[in-house]
Amino acid sequence: MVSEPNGPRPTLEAVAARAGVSRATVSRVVNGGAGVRAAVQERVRQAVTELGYVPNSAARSLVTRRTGAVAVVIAEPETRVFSDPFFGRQLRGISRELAAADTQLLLMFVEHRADYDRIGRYLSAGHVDGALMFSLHRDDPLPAMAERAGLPTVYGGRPGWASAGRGPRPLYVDTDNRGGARQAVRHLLGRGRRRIAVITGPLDQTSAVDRLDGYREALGTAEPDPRLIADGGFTAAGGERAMTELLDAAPDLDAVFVCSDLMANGALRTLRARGRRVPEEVAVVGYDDLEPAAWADPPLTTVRQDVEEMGRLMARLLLRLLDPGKAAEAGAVELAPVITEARLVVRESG
Amino acid sequence: MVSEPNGPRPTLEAVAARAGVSRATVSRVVNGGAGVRAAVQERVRQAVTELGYVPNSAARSLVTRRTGAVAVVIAEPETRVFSDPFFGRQLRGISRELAAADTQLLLMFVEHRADYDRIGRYLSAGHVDGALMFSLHRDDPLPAMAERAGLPTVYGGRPGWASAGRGPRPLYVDTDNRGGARQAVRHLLGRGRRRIAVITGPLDQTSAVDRLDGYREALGTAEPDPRLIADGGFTAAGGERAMTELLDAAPDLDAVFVCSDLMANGALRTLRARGRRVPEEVAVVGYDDLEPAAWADPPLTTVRQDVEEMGRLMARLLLRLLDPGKAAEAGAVELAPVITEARLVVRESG
DNA sequence: ATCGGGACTGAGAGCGCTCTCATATCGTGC
DNA sequence: GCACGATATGAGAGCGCTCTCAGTCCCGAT
Repeated sequence: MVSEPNGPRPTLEAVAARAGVSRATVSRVVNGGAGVRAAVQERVRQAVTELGYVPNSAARSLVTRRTGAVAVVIAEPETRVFSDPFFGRQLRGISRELAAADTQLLLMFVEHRADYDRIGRYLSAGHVDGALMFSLHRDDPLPAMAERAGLPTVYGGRPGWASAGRGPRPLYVDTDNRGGARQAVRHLLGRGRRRIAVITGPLDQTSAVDRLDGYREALGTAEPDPRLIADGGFTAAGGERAMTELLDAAPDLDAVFVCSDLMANGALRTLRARGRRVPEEVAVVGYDDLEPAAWADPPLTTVRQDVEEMGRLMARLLLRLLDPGKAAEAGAVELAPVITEARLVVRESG
Repeated sequence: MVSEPNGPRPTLEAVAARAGVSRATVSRVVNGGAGVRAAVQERVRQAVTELGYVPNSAARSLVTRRTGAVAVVIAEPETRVFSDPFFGRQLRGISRELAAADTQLLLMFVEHRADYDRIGRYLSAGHVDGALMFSLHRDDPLPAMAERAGLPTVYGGRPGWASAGRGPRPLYVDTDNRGGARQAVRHLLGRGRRRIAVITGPLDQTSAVDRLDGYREALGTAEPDPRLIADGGFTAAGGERAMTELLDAAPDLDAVFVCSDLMANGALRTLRARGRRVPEEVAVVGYDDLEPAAWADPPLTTVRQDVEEMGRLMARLLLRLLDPGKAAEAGAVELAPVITEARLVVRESG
């Protein structure tokens, strides 16, 4: 069942024999055909299709030292990866861009401490040409591993050390989290809300911290009322819980800026359970503008970020890093961190 | 930036030299050490760690003809893949099982017709040892491609031709869709509902057809009132639309069996918009018991299937197919399709 | 006719590993 | 003390490809 139905796969040698040329020439044609007479190219191509020749990637990468594959590492607790469409969307963007460049996508989830070992080893083993890593938490050992292995890496979301000045300057794609949060809170202020709470993500991630900073900036105070701040951990259940805490600690709140749509859904559920009308009594603004925003009841005012495009940009950045030769090509990205725009989308919740 | 920081990676040769043995012996030790004296093994292992030796997978798979990687092919429109946690969950199960077997997971999405070519070529090129394919629609060309290439493949969801008698007998993992649907509808009947509608998935997928069949069986009629049947396409928006159609065509319905939780959420939204109280006026039962069931308002009565376990089983089946040697091992699955159990979970919606 | 040089093409040396087969080494039983 | 099988180890031949380097060929210039 595992055996080939048509005998062994044809090799370069076979194609060469059939086309009446040398292996080297076939190789040249297969790889673009530079410097081979058109007539000969034609003959070789003919032989290739007749024989159904497909290059053996193992042999090829043995000599080229390139695998044509990159790893996508997701080091996020299950709860978030699969309930929040965020990752899926980003993955889709990455997948599209990589497919266009004929590059394979190796997906790896990090769950346990033991996985770090396995994945670290894998990344160092030269199985992949580069890596894409997602929303790492503080002190994640993966970046150091990649660094040590000399593996070209692009991060999704600004890594914690990027601004700290220490360590190498990483390449990453992020949205303007701070700006987005500012827009959200200013909007609430503009609607006359005065007791605006915030449900944050886990504060060991820069995106969560940045959004909280944006909230602070919009309020114009570095030290907002701590009763108005709760951590929702970027999950729906967390949002629900955080909203409960907030209502208990600050019953007079008249708005809440929730740092992800998923958490906002949780918050809405709590508000409904507590009988607070949205937006009349409590205005709610989310963040992401993915499916959960559309499902929300009432439809969620939220901050849109083009998640798929972010994935695309990550992939493009990495591909560029892997093949500096393409630098001059049209549409080539610059080798620098990318910050994409965030834009408030006003709907009915706030 | 792409270069190794520590010079070239050490090879078997280097380890052999350091340990004072031959390449062959090192190879043996690295691959388990069968037939090598303990003392020598120790010496080799020592050299391996000292040098930080990692086998070159390209070289290895050049001779073994195995890549240690399998492809996971998802041929589903974006709308479903990323809004429904179903795939993510299954992927997680697959990923876990593969990681345990040190096998890599190559993720590929099929979106356009052109992708079929690319992926077909890829699968035939021997880059992967096997493939896992998801919920194919009728007439999908991928299975034939895999078959032609002699690529071991396991399907998620019973393929359409599996029961048709033609074609090879495929290996797949599916739940008891028909049984699950029967339980759901019987439950509604038991609660005194008499005008039970159904919102189906796309009927070119066996899972959708099977659930519809279960509905028919429970009702005890092969030809239910067509006004009570609508296709929701397995998406939230589709569920919303289908519910609208149903209410228009059969305003007297008193229950609806919705073939996925995601669609059920859509249906609930429509019901709320139309002012129908759930479950008092219309009872709603979903299918899947994933996140959307928990988010639903009111909490959804639904049919639970262990999606992650299904993913795990798929992976296990494929691994087994790839390595018949392991047949006798403990916990080894039998090489046959697996049907997992579906069980009704009663909550508040119906 | 001869030559320099550009354009093509082929020979051959590996890439790093596995695996077969031959060789070496070591007890045993007689 | 010797033959013998069993057990360990090494030598070497590839796996299929790329890439360098050395031709070969053909052209116009001399």
